[in-house]
Amino acid sequence: MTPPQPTRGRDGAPRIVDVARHAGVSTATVSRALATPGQVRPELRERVAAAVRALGYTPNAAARQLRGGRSRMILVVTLKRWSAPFFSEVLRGIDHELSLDGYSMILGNLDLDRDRERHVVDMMFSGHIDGAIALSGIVARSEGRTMLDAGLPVVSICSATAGTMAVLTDEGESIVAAARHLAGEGHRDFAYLSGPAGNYNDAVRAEALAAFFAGPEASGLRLRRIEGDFTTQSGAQAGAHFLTLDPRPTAVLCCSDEMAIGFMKVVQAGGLEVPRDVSVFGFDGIEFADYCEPTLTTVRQPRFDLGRTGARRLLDRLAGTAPSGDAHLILRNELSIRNSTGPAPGVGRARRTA
Amino acid sequence: MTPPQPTRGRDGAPRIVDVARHAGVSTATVSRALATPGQVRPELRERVAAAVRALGYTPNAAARQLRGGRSRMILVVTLKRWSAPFFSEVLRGIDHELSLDGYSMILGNLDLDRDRERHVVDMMFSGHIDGAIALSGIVARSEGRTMLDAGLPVVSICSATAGTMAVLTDEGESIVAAARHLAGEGHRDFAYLSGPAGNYNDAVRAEALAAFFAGPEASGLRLRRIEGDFTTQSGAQAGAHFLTLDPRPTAVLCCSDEMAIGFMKVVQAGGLEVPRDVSVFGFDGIEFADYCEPTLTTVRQPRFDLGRTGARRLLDRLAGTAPSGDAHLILRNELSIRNSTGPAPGVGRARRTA
DNA sequence: TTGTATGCGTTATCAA
DNA sequence: TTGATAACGCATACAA
Repeated sequence: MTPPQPTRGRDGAPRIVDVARHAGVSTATVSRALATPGQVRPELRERVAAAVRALGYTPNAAARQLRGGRSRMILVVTLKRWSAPFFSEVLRGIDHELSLDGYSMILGNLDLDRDRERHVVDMMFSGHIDGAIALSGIVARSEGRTMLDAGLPVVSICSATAGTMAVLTDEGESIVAAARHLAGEGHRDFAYLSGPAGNYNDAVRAEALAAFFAGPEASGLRLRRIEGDFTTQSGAQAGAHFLTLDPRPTAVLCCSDEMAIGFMKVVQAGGLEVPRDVSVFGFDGIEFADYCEPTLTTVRQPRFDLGRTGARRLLDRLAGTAPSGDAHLILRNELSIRNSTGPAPGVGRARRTA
Repeated sequence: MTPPQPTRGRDGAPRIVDVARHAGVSTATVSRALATPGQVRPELRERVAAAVRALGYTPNAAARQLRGGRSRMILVVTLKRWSAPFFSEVLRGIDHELSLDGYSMILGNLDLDRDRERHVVDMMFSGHIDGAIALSGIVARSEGRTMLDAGLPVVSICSATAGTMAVLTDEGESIVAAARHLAGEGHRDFAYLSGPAGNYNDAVRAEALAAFFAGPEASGLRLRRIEGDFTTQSGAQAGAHFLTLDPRPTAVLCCSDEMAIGFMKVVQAGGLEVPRDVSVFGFDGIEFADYCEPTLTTVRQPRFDLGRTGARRLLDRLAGTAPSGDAHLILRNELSIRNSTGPAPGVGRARRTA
């Protein structure tokens, strides 16, 4: 007596053999009817489709992945300090583009705890994902190997990492353009409200600023650095520090809109008026820049497009339609002049009509 | 002549057999040394560990999943209208808790495009995930089946869905408490700046408000509804509409902080003063509520904890340490009284010391 | 065009 | 305690 033949797998889900039996064809035909319908006679194709509907069949992802070597999963590596409003728009852009090709996104936040970094590296080596996008500006590493060593395609967004494709903005030029704008308004004493030491974006911007301030165009201009870390709170702390300065800069270039907003709130509470006493320039172009008081002059970054473009590069690479290589792609920011900047104190003539 | 035996798998990654050969043991011993070290003699255990290090072995996730039936992947279903600041904190909470148990999070944004909903449902049936968290308040459905039909454990956060465990806040009571607070400040004419029609959270709050305003405690009080959709922009539109009302309500209960902030910006630009002319009550307790002008009185929701708690319930269920069932868990919100609310116009006596 | 049969890499069962 | 081996469910090379 033969053992009873179950028509269902372990967990009760129908398998490809069940569909095959139901349709009266072989498993190979079912597989082909689903993957390459053109290779199957219309009549059988229809019978297979009917069986799939009747049984509610969905192919098992693990088996498919084990056999095919691809998971259609992309790992997105982040750091929590990525300011939420900026970060979430980039993520939306990534998700949007990935879904066009049927890919999904696994989120890996690096600084949740110590194990997390190992977890991320392991995932790169476990075959669970087809590629990765790094938003962090850093490369996860664990036990002597990095997430790049797995040999999967990796795209960096907003940071250039050796060995990855990168999608960047012209952030250095942007912050210099901001400084130039303020210089044009008569400002001579500048503060740079920085990102955390070691941060890629801070480094690029600080270096560009330093070059500008050392150049002939900026003779007589002065720049000092105030430490921050992109958060609203650090902007508020910087504001408190700013109030103690004497003489005080009249123009402040911030590394994020959140910092600018925190900064403004505190210096306003301290009796200063923006932009009469101090002009504040943000960075990112988050939505709240339009709703704080005064509305924030800022560098608008193409957040959604950064995500979309980065994901697209990765997908093209995975599809083999793009050359491998780590050429950079640079998206343009644009200055958005609102009401938090204006002429330097003592410069009588307003440069902008209200 | 025997065919040459490759010591590497297809993609160049070492397999468990390679480790076994290197350590001079069987694959079963390698597997046990990694999964249940206690069952392996220390000497062999050490030889296996050395081989793993030497080869850089990471177990293949697909094979493991195919054999074991579990992926340690959780699907998180969202809608884009989930306001970013609220949403991202809940997500952080989820990610934090999942990572404690070695789980990862796949993000599925439902309203990216039409295929996305099918994609989400398919994932539930494909065995690719062990469970799901629904932040959306809706259940993905496609081709006659819903994401719940897969039989995987599902937790809803901020919405009660039949067939799922739910983690909620006392949002109905909270908004009534907000109304009661404003009534105590002398307000009699109220507006409710709503969420989109059909939204779970809007329904709960609107119903609670309606009950309160129909009750004896609120006799003489009046409530009207202004449509919104949680976004800053819809708050701004509501503000424009509000300016045309005559008589105008003096107290506005908003369904999100974003709406409250957009609303304030527009009515202030229209010449009203907050809270002198109109008191504005937000909802959520996002960070920017502390930085707008004036600072926003709001209902503070435990965003991070909502995510953490929801994920924990799911994990306990997956670990078998929690009973199945769909009991609700309700977290408490708290009122955060700041500067966007105050006495009703004409009520001379200030209720709060400045 | 369709069917048969093998292998993907792992874990669990069973026997030693 | 350890080793040999049989699934897990699918896709493809090959044969028909």
